[in-house]
Parts: sequence; C-alpha cells; structure tokens
Amino acid sequence: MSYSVPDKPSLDGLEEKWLQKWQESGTYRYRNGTERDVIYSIDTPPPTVSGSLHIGHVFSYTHTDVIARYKRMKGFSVFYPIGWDDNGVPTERRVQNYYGVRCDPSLAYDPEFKSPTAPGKDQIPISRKNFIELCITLTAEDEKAFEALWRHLGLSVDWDLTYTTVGPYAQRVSQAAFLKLIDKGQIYSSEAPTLWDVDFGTAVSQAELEDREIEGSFHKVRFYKEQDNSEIVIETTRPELIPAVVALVANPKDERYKPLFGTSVYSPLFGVKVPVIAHELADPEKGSGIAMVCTFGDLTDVTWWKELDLDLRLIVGRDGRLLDQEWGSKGWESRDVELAKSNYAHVAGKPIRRAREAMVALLDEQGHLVEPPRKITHSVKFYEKGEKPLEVVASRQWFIRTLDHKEKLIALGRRLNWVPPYMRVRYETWVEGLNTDWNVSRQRFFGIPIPVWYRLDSRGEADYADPILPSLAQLPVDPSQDIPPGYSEAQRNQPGGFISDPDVMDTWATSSLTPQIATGWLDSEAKFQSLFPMDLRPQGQDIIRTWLFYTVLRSALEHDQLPWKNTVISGFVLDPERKKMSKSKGNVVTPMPLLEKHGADALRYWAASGRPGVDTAADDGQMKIGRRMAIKLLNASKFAIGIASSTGTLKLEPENAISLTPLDASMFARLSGVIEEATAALDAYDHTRALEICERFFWDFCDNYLELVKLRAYGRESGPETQAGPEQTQGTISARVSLLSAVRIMLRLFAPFLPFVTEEVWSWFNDDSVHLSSWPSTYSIETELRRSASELFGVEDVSPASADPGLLESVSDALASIRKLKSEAKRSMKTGVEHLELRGQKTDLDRLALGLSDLCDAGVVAHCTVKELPLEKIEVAATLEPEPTL
RNA sequence: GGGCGCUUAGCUCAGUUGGUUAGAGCAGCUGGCUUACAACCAGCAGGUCACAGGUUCGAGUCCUGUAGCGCCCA
Repeated sequence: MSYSVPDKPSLDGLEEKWLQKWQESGTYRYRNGTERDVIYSIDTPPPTVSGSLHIGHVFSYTHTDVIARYKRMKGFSVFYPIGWDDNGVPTERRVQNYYGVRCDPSLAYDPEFKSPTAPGKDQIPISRKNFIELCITLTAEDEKAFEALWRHLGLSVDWDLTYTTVGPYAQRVSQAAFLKLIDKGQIYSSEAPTLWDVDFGTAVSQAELEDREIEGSFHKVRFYKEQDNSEIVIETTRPELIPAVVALVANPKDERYKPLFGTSVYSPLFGVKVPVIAHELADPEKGSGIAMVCTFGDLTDVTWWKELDLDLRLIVGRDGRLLDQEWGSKGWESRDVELAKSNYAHVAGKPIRRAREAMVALLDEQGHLVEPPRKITHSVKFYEKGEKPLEVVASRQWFIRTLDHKEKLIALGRRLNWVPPYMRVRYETWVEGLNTDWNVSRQRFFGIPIPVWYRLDSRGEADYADPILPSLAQLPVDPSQDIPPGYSEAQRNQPGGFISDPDVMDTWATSSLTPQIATGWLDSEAKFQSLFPMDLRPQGQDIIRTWLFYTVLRSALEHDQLPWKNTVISGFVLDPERKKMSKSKGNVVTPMPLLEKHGADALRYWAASGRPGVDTAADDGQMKIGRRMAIKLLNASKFAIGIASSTGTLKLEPENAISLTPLDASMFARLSGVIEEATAALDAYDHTRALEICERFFWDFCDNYLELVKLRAYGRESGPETQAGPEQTQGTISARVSLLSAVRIMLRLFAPFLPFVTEEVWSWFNDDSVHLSSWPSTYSIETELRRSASELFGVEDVSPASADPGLLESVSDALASIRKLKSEAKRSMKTGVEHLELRGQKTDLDRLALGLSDLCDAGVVAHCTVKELPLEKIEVAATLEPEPTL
C-alpha cells in the first residue's frame, strides 16, 4: 500500500470526483441477496417531482442515507431504490402553468400539437392525450433536477432501481391490486354523496381534507307551518340551498320543538313541503336550535339524509353552479309552482356565492328574512390544495373498505417500530377518527386509469353492479383506449355495448403500493419474498395519515401483514428564524445554493444533527460547523498518516511483537467505547447521538491525544542527547501504529455522515472504498492494529498493553492544567516549563506516571517531580521559563 | 373542544433506569502565527433547568396542576 497524502488537502472538487467514481464502480449497487436476514430494504419516499425542491428533502433523505450507509457497512445487502411521484393533481397544475394549457377531454388528439414555449394569456385547450404527453415530458425534466440534487448530496441509492408512480410497472401493480381487491370484496363502487372540489372538478378523500376558518353569515329565515302557516325560524349559513331542503331537524330533547315533530312545514320562496324530525345530532345551542337539512350542504346533511331516509333534491352541479330544475315535476312539488319557478330563475346556473347573494335578496324582498345576516367565522372543509369550500355532490365512485378494518389497523400500528415512539399516536388517532371508506376515484386526467368497463343494456343504461374486468395478464390497461374482452371498438358507448370507467385513481392508491412496486411484487416471487416486508419506511410527520396509513392498509388487505418493520418519522425544517417555511411567507430555503456554499458533507452534517421527529431550523451556523468538521478530518488525517508513514534516518526495528504504550492502549479503550455507543445509537435509528459521540471523540483525539503523542511519533532522531534507545523506538512504533489505526477507524465511523471527505482521506492510504469497508467493532480494533503494524513495520503481532480507559483522560487533564497556567500567564503554549510538580494521591500519581513522558513532551516540560498530597484530583504547579527579554 | 410534543447558558441543543459540582457547540471575553489545521489553538465567563405543588434520604429527570409556544385531530 502506498501512502499519498497531499500537502494542502482541500474539500474543493471532492464531490465531482467521488460522485463520478462511485457511479463508475457501482459502489452502491444492490447486490442480490437471497437470505432475507442479510438484506436491508428501504421504502424511500418518492418525492413529488412537480413540487419544489426544498431543504426539507435534504434533511430527511440524509437521515435515511446515513442509515443505509451504516447498514451497508454492517454487511447488509442494502436495497435502496428511489421513486418519482409524478402522479396526480400537482403535476397537472404544474403543466397547466408551465405551458399555459388546460385539458379538455372532449377534444381529439392532435399529433401535430406543439406546446408553447411560454404560457400565453389564455390557457390553450388540448386533448387528454396531448395533455398527458406534456405531463410526461415535464416530469422527466423535473426528475432530472431532483436526481441532480440527490446525487450532489451523496445519497447512496442504487439508481438502477429507480421507479415512477405513473410508469408501466406502477400501473400494472396499481391496477392488479385494484382487481385483487374487487376479488376480495374489499373495494366497491357506489353512487353516493361525495366531497367535491368544484375548481379541480374531482372527488377528494378524508385524508385530503383541511378545516379552515372562514367568514360566513348566519341568516335567520322563516319557514311556515302546514297547519296554520305560522312561522318557524331557522338559521343557516347556506341560504342558497333552500331549494334543496328536505327536512327540518331539532334535538329530541328540545322542548321548543317537541310539538312539531311529525308535522310539516313549507319552505320560503319555493313552497316545498318538508317534515320536522327529531335527531340527536341537532344542537339546541346552535342558532335557533332547529336546522335545515339540504341535499347536500355538508356531511351532517349526508348523515341525516341517510339515517332519516329523506328525499333527494340535488341542486349543486359538479361545476359548482346551481342546476336547472323542473318545478312541479316529481320530487320538485310545490304549493305554488309558478312562484317557485320564478324565484328559482334568479339563481339557476349561478355559482354558489352569486346564488347565495341572489337568494338573500329574494328572501329579503319577499319578507322571509327575519333580520339582516349576522357575520360569523366558522370552520369549513376544504380540499388541501383547493381554494373554495368543498361541496357535496352525488356521483359514482370506487371505495376501498377501511372502516371495517380499524381495529386491525390499530393492532398492526402497534407492531410497527416507530421512531420516535410517540408518532404512533398520530396514526392511531387518525385511524380512530376515520368516518368514511377511502374514495379512490378521481375525476382527473393524469393518473392511473381505473381498470374497468361497464356493460350497456339495450337502452344504453350501464350495469355498474357487474363491471367487466381485464385479466391480470392484460395489464396495464387504459379502458378509454383498450377494448374489453369480447367486445369491439365499434361497441364503445353504444347500447348493448360498453363504456369505460372515466376516472383515474387517487394518487395515494398508487403511492400506497411503493413497497410492492419497488420490490417487484408481480415480477418475481423470490425477489419479493427476499425484500418484503421491508425494513425501513422513512417519511415526514405530515403524511402519516396519508402515505403511511394507506400503505399499512394496502399491505394489510393484500398481504395480511405490515409493509415494513420500522418507520422513522422526520420533523419539519424551519427557516433560520424557526418559523415554519411556506411559499406565501417567501421564506422557503432552497438547497442547491447551500450545497454549493457549504458542500454536501456540511449540509449532511447539519441534517444529521436533527433528531427523528424533531423540527430543526435551517441553520447556517450548524452547516459551517459541518464544513469545519470535514476540514479538520482532512488536516488531522493528513498529519496522522503523514507521521505514521514517515521515513527518515531513524531506524525503527520492532521486536518480534509490537506492544502498545499504556497511553496508546488507553486511547483505543476509549475508542472501543465510542464504537459500542455509536453502534447502539445507529441500531436505534438515533443518528444524531452516534454523530455526537464520534465527534466528541474525534475532537478530543485531535486536541489531546495527537498533541501528546506527536513528538514520540516523530521519533527523536536528531539532537545529541536524544539518541533513541530501544524503549523510545518501541514508543515511536506504538504511536505510529496507533495513529494509522485510529484514523482508519474514525474514517469508517464518520463515513455514513460525511461520505465525501472520508472517502477522500481513505483513498490516501487504501485501495478500496471506505463505504464498502466494514463498520468498526471492538474486535476490529485489533484487526486494524495488526494491519497497520504489518503495513508499516512488517510485523503482525501486536499485543495491546492492559488498557486503562481513564489514563488518557487523566493525562489530558494534567495537560489542560499546564495549558491553563500558561494561558493565565499570557504565555504561548510552546513556552517551556522549567519545573513541573504534580501533586496528588499515590494511586493517581502512579497512573499518571504511565503517560508522564508524553505529558512532558506536549507540555514542553524540562523537569518533573511528584509530591504525594491527599488531594481529590491531581494538581500541578509549574515554573515557566522566563520571558525572553528583547 | 380532544390529543401529542416542547420550555435547560445570550442563541441552538444534549442530559440514559431519579444519585456528586447540570454539559456541548455557536456567539462573547482574554490570550497565542504552536512546522496538521488562524476556516486553527488555549483559557475564561455565562444557568432559580417555564411556574406552582407533590412523591422521595435525594428531582432537570417521576406525579398533579398552571402558563406560553408548536403540531395533529374535531
């Protein structure tokens, strides 16, 4: 082995150099293992590539990479893929904004279509197929940006395993899982009231909801009793829904309304007769205590409609406008049809807000409004990506059964190892609070199609109860393009023929299958069994209720077990002022400039200093410390390796065996403890503690151990009085062997955290990659010593002296005392000490004696004496050499 | 309204099952160009562990309550 240590080591250029070498030599390639217990498989979060790259990605992906690198060094075959989440609404929205287009499914495909280079003022309508092509083009671009970031950061993923959530394989998995759920009766379609975003034109699921406080108004509105036309006053925030009223409800215990239960009232403006009914969900404290039930204003209306078996009068369309109605026809009876018609004409076709204003004006004009509307703020459900309150519309949707499995899902959650453990609570409260099955239909364009067709009868009515399914071998299918078995294209949309399900799946319906997609579930049973259940799911706390929950659900339904053994939940990254980052505040920190400024190792150091689950600020200071750490590693290693491998006139002839000095042995005794603690911390996914432990040791190694041994390590080869004796020669040999071994071990300890600088230093005196070396153990210290002894001196027999872990510390303490004396005297550290007196108890002094010559070297002590005194700790007194007179 | 987490030095954070005098880094101050590193080194100073009770021989740590901050769910 040759040693090539640069004179002026630098971090510059390390990243380009090593990224290229790792890529060329396939350092991180997954090596197929067959035994499950020597494989470590990671279910990496596929980032939404249409989303912005931000510092939060660097943070949590670094945590995962530290674990991946650690496990690789521990000898596991690490399965570490990455995926791109290209699916769904974020991509559609980005394509719309980027190209200035919108999808109009009624248009025909235009193969000649060229997207504008910049968005124009008005969005250009294009066909679904053209739109999807743009989605694919743009996501491919976005993936490159993400990949560049990940590579720059030094993530040790195997890029050959990359998948996407809209690629052909993901489609196959997603559709196959869908069909299997139909087989098992765990998925069903139904025409049901559904939460609906009118802008996006799609249904949304419970997991995508967000409560927001918005301004609204309470309107006191008169209804009229059937018996005597006397008035009864209700309060509502949704007066535009009065045409859709189907009942009034009050609490059964409410004395005010008890006499009315079972009677009927007429609605104002439209004269629709509706029953007054008791139901415990009616809150006597709210408004006048009696509520108007409409189909549908909110989810409570849905509950009442179901439980009380009420009529259905739908008036809100999917575009968020009031639908036309035929007053007087069945279901739209009125005691004054003409009045209803003329009043409804004022609101029909209008969007919700405008309809509301018009309705309030009508109520006021015709004397149905008791008093002017009263402003309130109230909590309303929104789609998390939406801008308008959700409406409830009736539409056909596919649902995966979740409510039936709550108990099982909670039990599974308790078998998962959560880091930190309290994150499990979030999962449990979410599962406990579920109130609807999972709606997986989305009325969007870019996504994985729901793989079913429906037969049309002779009148053109679809048979939804018995859909036509493709075979598994046929997948992936696009029902809007592909033809069901036994039919021809000519039969599409024809009576007696078929129609395709028009919808795509919820993004999460695919993302919840990342373990199956990544591990090749449909490809190779052997491969799948060797990787699944996976070992680790790292992810953010914000998607416990979505990604984590859904993945557990799918695994439970498909495999009847957990999808992984461990989950590590990362906290948020806050801005440098410890405020939450958000686009609207403009305080989002982008990672690339930081990577360029501080370097990947520095950024990784910062990330690794954030514990799982703990919110961490994007702190410039911490990154600087990381950079300093990397530079220190360069310098200290250069020094240690340089001394160890130096050749001079000094003749170093080891005996048959090399024996370490007590001080050197003490250093290794401490290092051994560091290895044990760091290993235990990483096994518990506490990367921060592992880093702290190693860092503490390293800095102490530099400040004390290196200073103590450097003269001895050089060897006294010059000067008349310092003719090296055999003992001194052995001391020099011990120091050199120790320095080389310690550096090799420390580099391996830091390798998962600082992959670039450790690899660089490693390359100075090793032929292989530090990242494919083994993680140190107590046992490997001996191996390392033998290796160094063999390389440096051709001797393999190293007998460590009986190690006293406390010796290095007590010698270091004594050195600190000497430094303090010099510092207080305002003298340089190289100031000579004419006479040093060590005072303390005999046992302490005897111990110190084992490191005394090193202490005197480091402290520049000429003469040293000891004095036994009953002191708790060693104390020192020193006579410094006189200040030079100028 | 319910739940979870946090509150320790000017700042950012450690602090294992309760056990000497509560630690580190940054910032500050005083020194030092010491041939690995001035992007460095040495030394110093800095804390009523949010507050109030309780358990205990002993509480930053366990229990109860209060306040503030953050997040999740209604």
